[in-house]
Amino acid sequence: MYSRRMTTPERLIEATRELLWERGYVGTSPKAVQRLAGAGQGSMYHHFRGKPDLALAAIRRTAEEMRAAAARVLDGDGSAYARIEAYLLRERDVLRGCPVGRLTMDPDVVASDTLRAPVDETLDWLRGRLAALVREGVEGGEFDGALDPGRTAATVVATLQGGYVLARASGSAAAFDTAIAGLLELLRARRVGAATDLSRTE
Amino acid sequence: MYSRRMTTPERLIEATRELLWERGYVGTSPKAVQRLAGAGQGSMYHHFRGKPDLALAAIRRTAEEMRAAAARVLDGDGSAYARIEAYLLRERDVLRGCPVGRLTMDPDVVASDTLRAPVDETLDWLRGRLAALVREGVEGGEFDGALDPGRTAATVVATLQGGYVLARASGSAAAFDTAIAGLLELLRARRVGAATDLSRTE
DNA sequence: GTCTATACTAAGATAGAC
DNA sequence: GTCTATCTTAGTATAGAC
Repeated sequence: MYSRRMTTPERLIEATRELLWERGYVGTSPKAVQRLAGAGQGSMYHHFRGKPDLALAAIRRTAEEMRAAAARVLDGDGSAYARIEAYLLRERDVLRGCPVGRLTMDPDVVASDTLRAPVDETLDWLRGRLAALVREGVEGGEFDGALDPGRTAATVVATLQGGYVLARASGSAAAFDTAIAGLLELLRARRVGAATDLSRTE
Repeated sequence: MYSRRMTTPERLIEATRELLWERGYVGTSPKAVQRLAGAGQGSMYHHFRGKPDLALAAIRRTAEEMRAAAARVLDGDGSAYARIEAYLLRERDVLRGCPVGRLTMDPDVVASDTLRAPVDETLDWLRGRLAALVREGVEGGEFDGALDPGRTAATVVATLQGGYVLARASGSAAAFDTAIAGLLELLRARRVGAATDLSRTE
């Protein structure tokens, strides 16, 4: 239960964020949200029109936080490769999955353009940001000129999202780490002057 | 509604498979299954102990079919790269997602070792099969010797699974195709004698 | 703003007739 | 094997008092 020092709408949004991450949209009931938020039925319907409205507020906030967290790493110091690596290797609660990506498996989210929009925008933003970084690396002579920024960025985001799938299937973060390590090896081989025989170096 | 020429348990399993794919475990109710299968309440509980029991039968069958379909391509003709490419580019109903992978986003499936087992085994099998193929390519001199089979295989499966996430987020199969294309470019660059400047060649 | 009452449908299952 | 009846709890609200 969330601190009473948050306003009721705040607590409702935070509770919804947590439940959406854990159980998805379909698996999250208004009743469960109210319980976790410590708010009554009437209170929830006073501040939000209903489940979709509340979920939209929660999804928007989660999406925004994810973008901010990614930007902190991707806009950091170091070479293009180093920043991509830092992003992929940063601390994650792997077994919980991605709070944004998981929503794409929710039929009701995908069926609603409104609920899907923040999800789409966030993954698209990430893809764009990574593509710009790869392009920077190519133009700066760090990556080989044949590396396609847009396609490479899509592959990076997909591997990340799929890594969560593998981890959750096996019940262990190891599969995620392995997939990411494999991707990084493939990327390192595209650095100019890369000795492929050294690509085993972790 | 399924043909009456199938037995009732058959129709129940097929209906469950379809609904699990579409709406996940949490979003699939016994009532909806019965409606789609054209079977009564009592009928369903006569043949299956309940929702988890029926879901297990459905998941097992879906997992088996997925393995068989993958094996048909991966055990085919051609070089290691060619077979991996054929598998990644084969016809898919991208926007529906992977009927096995999507289950990892289902809290009740992940919470049950029994329901999770077929999912885990299938993705693990796929990873192993791809790893063997990469190893074959390395040992046959097709791929560069520094390419790690296990890690590469994990990356391939993850990119595939994540490709579905991107496609469903954007409502279009294009993002999936782009991610796969990016992965194939990265893989092609590891073929022995690969001219990276030609790696743009699709 | 928050609470309680009320409503109606669905989820998930058991019992027993046929 | 299948059907109908019944049960209990949850889902998703609306109405109106406080």
